Amino acid sequence: MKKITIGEAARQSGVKVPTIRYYESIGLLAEPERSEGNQRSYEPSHLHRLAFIRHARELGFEVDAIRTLLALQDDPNQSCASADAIAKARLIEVEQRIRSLTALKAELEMMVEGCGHGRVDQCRVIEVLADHGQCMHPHH
Amino acid sequence: MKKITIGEAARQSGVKVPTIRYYESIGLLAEPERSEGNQRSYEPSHLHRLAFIRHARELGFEVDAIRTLLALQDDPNQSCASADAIAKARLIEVEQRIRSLTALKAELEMMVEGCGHGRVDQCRVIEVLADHGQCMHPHH
DNA sequence: CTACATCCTCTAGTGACTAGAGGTGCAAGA
DNA sequence: TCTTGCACCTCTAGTCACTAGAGGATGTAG
Repeated sequence: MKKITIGEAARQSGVKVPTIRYYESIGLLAEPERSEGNQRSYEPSHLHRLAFIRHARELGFEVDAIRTLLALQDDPNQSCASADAIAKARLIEVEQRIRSLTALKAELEMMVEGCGHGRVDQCRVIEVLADHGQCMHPHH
Repeated sequence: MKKITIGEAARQSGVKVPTIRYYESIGLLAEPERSEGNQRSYEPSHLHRLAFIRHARELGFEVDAIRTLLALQDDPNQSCASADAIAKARLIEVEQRIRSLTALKAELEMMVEGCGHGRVDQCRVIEVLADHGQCMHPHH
């Protein structure tokens, strides 16, 4: 058995030590066995779990969604419709967010370009903020 | 004088009532006068401020940045270099975020497309999550 | 044996709100 | 005048996904 400490698990998974403990506390990661001195002792299965969680978090899935995805992973006979739905929902969110950020980008660019680098009373940044009517993009 | 209640201010500014009180509590919005019955009584200047804050928040500026921008607005003689810098920093953030989300979008699309809508053990969504090596995009 | 890193638990803080409890003010209709 | 009912008040606590720090125990290298 190649049991490892929480620090080593953190190093190998890229998830920080307090975050690993946090995942355990919210029931996302199973409680590992403990050493004689009460220190957590992780097995490879925990590392796989951590990698899964980390990747899902990087993709922006919420903890609740990850909980569902993990449950699905544990039951390979199940239909993957739920996993599909979760991923699709996340995709729609991401697309929405990109659209909205692209509109923001355009508005910010206009503000920054319009700034004459002079005094505040001619500054387009402040002006546009103060008067939303000057914003061309109906992003909000 | 056209003083208005907090509810009316909320309606006109699009900022929710508790949020207005929150902005006051953190010193972003000046404390308004009170009626005899201790109710907040807002003037047009407060509404302009709220509109400014709301627009800035929609553009993703943090409260601290907004504090700075508001201070600049109050002092029109000042150089607008700070406002310019804040907007530019935000623009860079937004561009970064768009790039990162675009990479995520590609990965999510591959996951969703690859899903055969069958059982979990053939599901690409779960598979890709479990094995980051299958992810083509070096977004993280 | 002694440093010293790493581990433990627990509490509290982050940002920007949001929700709820428990109470007061105010305007309109009966 | 009373009452209905909404809007307002303050205060505390909850949200999400962590992060920071206190105060102490354990494990390991020299």
